[in-house]
Amino acid sequence: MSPRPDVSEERKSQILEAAVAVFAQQGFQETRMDDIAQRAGLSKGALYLYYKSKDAIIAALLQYFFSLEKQHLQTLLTVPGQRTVREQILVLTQQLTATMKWMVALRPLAFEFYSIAGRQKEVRQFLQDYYQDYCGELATLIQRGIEQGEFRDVDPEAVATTLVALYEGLALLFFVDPQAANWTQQIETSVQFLLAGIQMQEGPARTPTS
Amino acid sequence: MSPRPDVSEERKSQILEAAVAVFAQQGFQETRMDDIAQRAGLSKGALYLYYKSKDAIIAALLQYFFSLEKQHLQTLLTVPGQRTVREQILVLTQQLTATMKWMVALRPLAFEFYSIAGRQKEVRQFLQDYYQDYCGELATLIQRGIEQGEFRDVDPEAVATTLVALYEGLALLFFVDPQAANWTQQIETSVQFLLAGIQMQEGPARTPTS
Amino acid sequence: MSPRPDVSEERKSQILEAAVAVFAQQGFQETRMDDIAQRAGLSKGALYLYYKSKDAIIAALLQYFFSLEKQHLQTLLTVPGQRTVREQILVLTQQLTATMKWMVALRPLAFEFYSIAGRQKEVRQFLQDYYQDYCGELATLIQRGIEQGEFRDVDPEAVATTLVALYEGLALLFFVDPQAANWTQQIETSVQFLLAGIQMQEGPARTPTS
Amino acid sequence: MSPRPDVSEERKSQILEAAVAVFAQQGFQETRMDDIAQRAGLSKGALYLYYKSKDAIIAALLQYFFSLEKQHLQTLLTVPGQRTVREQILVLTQQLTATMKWMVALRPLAFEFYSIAGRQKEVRQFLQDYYQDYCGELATLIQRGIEQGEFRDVDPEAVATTLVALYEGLALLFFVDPQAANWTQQIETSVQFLLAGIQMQEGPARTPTS
DNA sequence: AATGAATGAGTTTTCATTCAT
DNA sequence: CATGAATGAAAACTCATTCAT
Repeated sequence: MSPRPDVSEERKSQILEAAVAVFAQQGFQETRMDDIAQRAGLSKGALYLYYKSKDAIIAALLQYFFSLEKQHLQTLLTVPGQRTVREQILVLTQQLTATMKWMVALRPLAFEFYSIAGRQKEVRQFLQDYYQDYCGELATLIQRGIEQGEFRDVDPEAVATTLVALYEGLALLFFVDPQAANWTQQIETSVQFLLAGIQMQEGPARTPTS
Repeated sequence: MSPRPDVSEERKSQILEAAVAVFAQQGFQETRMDDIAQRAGLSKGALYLYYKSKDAIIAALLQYFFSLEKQHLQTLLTVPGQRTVREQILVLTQQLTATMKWMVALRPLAFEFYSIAGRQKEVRQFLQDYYQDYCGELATLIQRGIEQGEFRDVDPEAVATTLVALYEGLALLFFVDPQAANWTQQIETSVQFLLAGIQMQEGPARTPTS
Repeated sequence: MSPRPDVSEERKSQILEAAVAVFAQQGFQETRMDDIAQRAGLSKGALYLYYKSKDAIIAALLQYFFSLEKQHLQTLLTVPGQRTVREQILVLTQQLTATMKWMVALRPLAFEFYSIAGRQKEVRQFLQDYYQDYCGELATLIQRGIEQGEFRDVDPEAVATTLVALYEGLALLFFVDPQAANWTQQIETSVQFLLAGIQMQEGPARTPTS
Repeated sequence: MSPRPDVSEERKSQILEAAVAVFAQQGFQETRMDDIAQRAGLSKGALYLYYKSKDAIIAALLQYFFSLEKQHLQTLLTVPGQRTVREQILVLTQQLTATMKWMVALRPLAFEFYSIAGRQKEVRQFLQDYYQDYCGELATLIQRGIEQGEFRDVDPEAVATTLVALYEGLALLFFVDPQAANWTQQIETSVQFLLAGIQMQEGPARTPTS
């Protein structure tokens, strides 16, 4: 009995990676099953051996896509540090900025998912979970900042939500007009405005950039 | 007696309004020309009398949609007021929050536009102009706040961009999970964090530019 | 009572002339009622006041077209002449050659008629009558040639048919490849071959042009 | 075991044959893709696997149609024979007459091609090549006749063109009015007139144009 | 008589999905 | 497992014809 490793998972990845590529380029609607098959180096029939339908591929992609992001985020967040929370957030921001630029080609995909979310409960649920996680992680961080006396006694959840919104909003603006500003600078400045808004007032004043 | 007034503009509006309705409900992809026609109370053929194709309707809708928003913003901003800029921004925020909830059904449409923007230069250009305008208007307001001594000597453009990003990001999160929070509260809180981050310190007075 | 001359006939001609123009250029199939209306300087509705349908226009055109040709032919044939029949035929040939070149743009129209004739009895009947007339006229001429001792004792009908076939076939070849030959020369030569084939052998030799 | 032989060529023929059948019956315009598909025993989709469009089918048909005729002609001409050229031409004529009657249902197709030729350069080019070939083959035959002393010293090309024109013209007249005459007889007679016009005189030689 | 806005049946074409091999 | 030929439902778009004005 040759071990014959399950080729199934490999094929699925193969298909998803091809799908990401063509979907990002042409959109869900304009992408043909043929396109995916060709890109994956498989026959059209083979696609159906691993995914029930085009929609199933899109659904799987949703998971793949956001689990990638989630994974990425966790990597970023676990950056340990004896640093202050403020510094951690600024480092996180820089990393996200880099990621954002890196993944700009995949943004249209994200928008298509959001768009679909408006009509498909499951997709919406998925995104809800994703953002809940995202905010939760950040809230924990913020909470630590409060406990360490860096931040005022604010609602950590509210701050986390604000931060996530800021990230997403900036990513949107960046996507729409990559040339409009020095985005690396802009994003850092935006986050510093927010940090300045929640930092502890008393004691020695700290200007955002000093 | 009957100069037979030009019905062309009327029909175009009629069609666009029908299109908004069905697109918002079913998405671009799932909407049939017949659906729009029926909703508009016209025949399919009549649609083609006024718009060359389905894409042309989408394109026209883009303009209609965002010009509404732009108009809306200007109305909000021109509401004069002896109030402080801070107060104006909070009022604006409240109004936008109301609008956001009101237009939640149209969000998927917006995402489809963003998605298309990734592939069509003209659409992207349109959005670029829109956001540039949007930020410009807000920057003027911020500038006034700085001049009036309400805000620190910050870059008005950077703040405006931050504010717009915040709005868009919050709108996204709200759209994804309308139940997740008390959004009216959350949005106001988020904006207040930002305002707190740019307001003149209550310590030693600093004149903005002198 | 103003005499108000019947504008009806004028309109019909106006329409037919417009139809000839656009049909010849684009073919029946590719021609829109709008095209005809525009060319005629009338509204689309007006077309239907004078012709019941597009097919009715085509039918009327058939008559117009071939009656023009028939009229033309008769003009040519009545060229009186104390000349020999042989000379008359050569003159006729020259005139037809000129006409052929002149009407080359209308040939596609003729082919469409032939094509339709394969499926519509009425059209076929019309063409049958046309060619019967055509051959009949020529047969009379040939008959005279026989009586005058120019031609052998051939069947005038058979010769006439041959001559008409020759004309039509040459017109076809000319249409297909106007550059292929010196058609003026070719057509005359072809007719002379035929004339040589039927001329009186016996008796006092007559050289064609002496 | 099953090398799965390429069915592509087979399908293409299958489709073309079906197309000939329905086109001949209903014309290009009146024929639906469904009609062809049904006749071919295939689905409508299958048609598009092998031909890009209806026009592509028509174009392919053009080639098929005329290449058949060309092949046919060559078969006829290569029938050797110790016979005289005159006899060969008469035999050819008889065979063409048979073919003409046989293919009467396809004539409307030919006219549609001619009609299209007026508007499409490629189609016109195709017909030009076809007739050039056709005339060329015949010219060779005529030339042999001259060399063998059967015919006067005429221009073989001019005679060939005349003969082809005669064939085409007679085919047209036959198509228009199959009942008008005893066409078998008529065609032979017509060709004999022509042959009489070019054959070596049994008396003092006379050139047509001297 | 004239207009041109409106109609909607009809046609080509596309493409996700199936299944015999 | 894999293929790719075949399917056929579905949708955009066209345009001859009508009719209220």
